[in-house]
Amino acid sequence: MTRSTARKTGDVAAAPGEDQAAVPRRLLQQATKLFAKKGFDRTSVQEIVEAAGVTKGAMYHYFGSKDDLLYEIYARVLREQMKQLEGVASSDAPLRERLTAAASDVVVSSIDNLDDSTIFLQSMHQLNAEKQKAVRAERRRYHERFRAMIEEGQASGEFRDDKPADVIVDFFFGSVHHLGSWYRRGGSLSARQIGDHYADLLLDAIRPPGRS
Amino acid sequence: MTRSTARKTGDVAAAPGEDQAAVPRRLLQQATKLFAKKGFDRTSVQEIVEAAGVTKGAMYHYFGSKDDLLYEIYARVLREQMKQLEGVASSDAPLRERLTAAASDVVVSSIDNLDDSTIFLQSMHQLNAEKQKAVRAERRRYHERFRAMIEEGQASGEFRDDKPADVIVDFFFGSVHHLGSWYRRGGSLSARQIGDHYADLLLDAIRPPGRS
Amino acid sequence: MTRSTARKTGDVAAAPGEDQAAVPRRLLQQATKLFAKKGFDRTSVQEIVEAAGVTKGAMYHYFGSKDDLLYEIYARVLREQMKQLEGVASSDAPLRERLTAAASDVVVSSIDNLDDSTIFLQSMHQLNAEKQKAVRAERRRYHERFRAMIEEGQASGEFRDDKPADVIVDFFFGSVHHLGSWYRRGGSLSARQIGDHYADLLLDAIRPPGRS
Amino acid sequence: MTRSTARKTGDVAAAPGEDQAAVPRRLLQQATKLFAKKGFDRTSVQEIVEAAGVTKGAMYHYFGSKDDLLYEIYARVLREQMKQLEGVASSDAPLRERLTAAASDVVVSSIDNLDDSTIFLQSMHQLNAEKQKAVRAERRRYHERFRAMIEEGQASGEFRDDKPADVIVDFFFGSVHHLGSWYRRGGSLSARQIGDHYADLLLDAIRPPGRS
DNA sequence: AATGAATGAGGATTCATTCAT
DNA sequence: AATGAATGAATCCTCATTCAT
Repeated sequence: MTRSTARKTGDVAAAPGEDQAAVPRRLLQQATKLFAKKGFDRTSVQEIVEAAGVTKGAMYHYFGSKDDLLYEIYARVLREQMKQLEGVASSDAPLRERLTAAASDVVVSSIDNLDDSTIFLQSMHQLNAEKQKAVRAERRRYHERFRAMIEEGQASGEFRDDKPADVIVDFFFGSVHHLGSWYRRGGSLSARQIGDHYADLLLDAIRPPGRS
Repeated sequence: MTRSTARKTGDVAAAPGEDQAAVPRRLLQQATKLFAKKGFDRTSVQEIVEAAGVTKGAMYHYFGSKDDLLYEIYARVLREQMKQLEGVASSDAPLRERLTAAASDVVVSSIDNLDDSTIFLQSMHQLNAEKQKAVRAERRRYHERFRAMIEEGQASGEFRDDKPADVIVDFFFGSVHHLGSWYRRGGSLSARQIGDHYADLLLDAIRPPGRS
Repeated sequence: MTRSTARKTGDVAAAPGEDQAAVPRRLLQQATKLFAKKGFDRTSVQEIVEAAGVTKGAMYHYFGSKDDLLYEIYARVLREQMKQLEGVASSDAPLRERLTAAASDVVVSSIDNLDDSTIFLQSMHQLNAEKQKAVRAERRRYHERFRAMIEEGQASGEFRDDKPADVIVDFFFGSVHHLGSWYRRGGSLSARQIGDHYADLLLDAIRPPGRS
Repeated sequence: MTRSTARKTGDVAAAPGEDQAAVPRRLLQQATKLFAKKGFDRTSVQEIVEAAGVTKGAMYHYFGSKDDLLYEIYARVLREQMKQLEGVASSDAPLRERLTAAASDVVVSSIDNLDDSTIFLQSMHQLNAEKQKAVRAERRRYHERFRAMIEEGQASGEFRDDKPADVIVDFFFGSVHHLGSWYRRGGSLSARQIGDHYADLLLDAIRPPGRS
C-alpha cells in the first residue's frame, strides 16, 4: 500500500488537500523504506528528509521526533491489520473458514508490506518506553482477537485443547513476523500461496489429535 | 589478537564469582545481557566495559570492534545449536522421534539462552556485511540439516509433501526465534513444556492429510 | 552542504575584526595557522574550532571532514598561484622577462602565505588518496605551464637544453617549497628580494653554457 | 645502505654480536620504511614492531619512545652526510671540483636513501622540541660547512657575490630535500645523473655574472 | 632480553534537535 | 509552512606507554 508515486506539485493553488498531505506521507514512505533497509538507529533524520526531498525543518514541523515517525508507521499497520482481522473474524462464515482467512490474510498483508514487517521485527524495542507500551497494547488486542477464535474452536471441540491458545497464537505469529527475514519477492511462491500454506499448517497443527 | 582462552591464575583465593571469570568471557556475558536489553545500537561500548569492570582498552585488546562482540555471541550460539542438532539428527531413533527431539531441544536451548535469541532477532542486521554473511551461511547450514529430516519424512510418506520443506522450516524457526519476544521466565510453562508444545504443533502440522 | 558564501548580516555594529568573518573563513584561517604550526595530525579538530570560536558541529556543517579543511587550503593556494602564473606566462613580454616574473612572483606569493607553503610541504601526504590525487593533478598542471616556458626557451636557444626541462622545474620548485622551512619574516631580506634572488639563480642556472 | 637482509638465527649460541644488534636495526629499518610511506603520526608502534617481527616490549627495551626511533633515523643520516661532506670539502682539489662533488654526492646519497629524505621533509617537526633542536643544530652545522665553500669562492671571485651565500645554500638544499617528492626509482635518470645535473645547475647559477 | 595484557587519555565524527528568520 | 545554520553530547576507536612476569 501507500504506493502513491511522486506527485509533483503542478497546480499550486488548486487541489490543496492532496499536496498538503504529500509531505508527511512522503516522509513516512521513505522512513519506512530506510528503517527496513538499515534499521531505525542506523538511519539518520538527514537521510530521511533527503529521500523525501524536504528539509529537516519541514520534518520537525509535521513530526515531533524521529520516534514519532516510527510510531506512526506502526500505528498505521496495526490499524489496518486490526481492521482486516475484525472484518474477517466477525463474519458469519464457519469458524475454520474464518480462521483460515484471517491467517492467510495476515500473511498476505505482511508480505505486501514486507518493509513494515521487517521494521516490526527489528525496531520496536527502539521506541521510547511510552510509545512502546502503546504499541504492545495494540498488538495484544490484535492477538486477543485472534486467540478468541482459537478458544472458540477449543470450546466447541473443533480445535485441540491440549495446548494453551496463547501458545498457539505466539507460535503462529512468530512465523508471520519472520516472513521479512526470508521471503523475497520474485521467488517461486506468491504471497497468497505462502498465506495458504501457513494457514494450512496452522489449521492442521490444531486439529484435535486423532482427527484428519 | 583475540581468543586468549582460559587464564585462571590458580584460584587466587577470595571472590570466586564473576570477578574470577576471564576478561573476554566477562565482556561477552555483559554484552549479551545489554544487547538483549537495549539493542545493539543503543548499547555503548562504555556501558559494556563498565558492566564487565574493565577498561575500553582492555576490550579492544581482545575484540577488534563492537561488531566483533556481537559476532562472537552469535558464533557461540550457532556452534552449540548445530552440535546439538547433529547429535539428535544422526541418532538411530525413528524419524518422528528425532524430529520431535530436535524441535523441542532447539526451543529449550533458545529459552535457556533467551538473551541470545532476542539478540538474534533484533541485531543480526546490524553486523557488518561480511560477518552477516558468515552468520547467514552458518544458519543456512543449520536449517538445511533440519530440512533434511523433513524431506526424509516426505520421501517416506511419513510427512505431508504438499508443502515445500523449506516453507515448513521457515514457519517453524520463525516461531522459535520469536520466543524471546514473549516468553518470560517464571511463567506457568517450563522451557521443556513449551518445547514439547512447539514440537507437537510442528509434527501435527506436517502429518500427511487424512492421518492421525 | 558546504560553501555558503558570504552571509554578512549587514555589519552588525561592533567588532569589525575577526568575529565578523564568516564561519567557514574563520575556520580556514585558524586551521591554516594551526596546521602550519603543529602539523596536520598534531592539530585536533577541537583546537581548530576553539581557535575559530565555533563548535564542532558548526565545523562539520561546513566541512565534511578535517581532511576537507586541508584540501580547501590547498585548493585556494593552487587556484591563486595558477591564476597568477597564467597571467604572467601569457603576456607578450619577452620570454626571459616572463620567466623571471613568474619565478619571482611564486616566491613572493609563497612567502606572503608562508603558512600555506609550510603545510604544502608537510601535510600533503596526509590527505586521503582521492584528494591527494586531485591536488597532485592540479600541481602537475602548474608545473607543466611553467615547464612550457622553459621548453620554449630551449627550443629557441635562449636556455640550455642539456638538461631536461622537468629536472629544472623540480629543481626550482623544490627550492620554492622549502621557503617555509627557513624563511622568517623580519629577516634582512624582503619577500621580493628573495624572489629576485631566486629568479636570478634560476635564470642564470639555465643560461646556455658559454653565454653570459 | 643498511640493506642487511634477514639473517636468520641459525647458530644460537655462537656469534652473539650480530644477532644481538639485529633487533634494534630491524626496528630502525622498518620504522624508516613506514614513516616514509605513511608519515610518523600515521604509523603506530604496533605496525613497526609487527613489521620488524618483535613485540612492543622488545622495542621499548631498546628505544625509550617512538620519538627516539625517529631521532635515531635522523641522527644516522645526519652523521653520514656530514662525514661525507667533510671528506669532500677538505680534500685539496680545486674549489669548483669540491663543490661539484659535494653537491652531486648529497643528491646521490639522498636518492640512495630516498626514505630518509622523505622523512626529513615530512616528519621533522613532529619530534619533540628538544630533539628537534638537536637535529636543527646538526643540520645547521652541515649547511655551514657547505656555505663555507661558497663563501670561499665568493671571496676569491670564483663565485658571484651579489647573492648571500646562505640564500644560495637554502636554494640548493630545498631542491635536494624535495627529491623524495618526485624522484622515482626506475625512471630514465640515474641518481648520479640527477646529481650531476643538480651540481651543474648550482655551479652555473653561481658563476659570476658575465662569465661562462 | 622479552612478553603481552592492560591502561587511560584523546581523537574524529555523527546526529537529533532547536531557533531565528 | 519551511529553512538551514548551529549546538553539544555521545560514540567508537586508536595508541603510546607501563608493568608484572
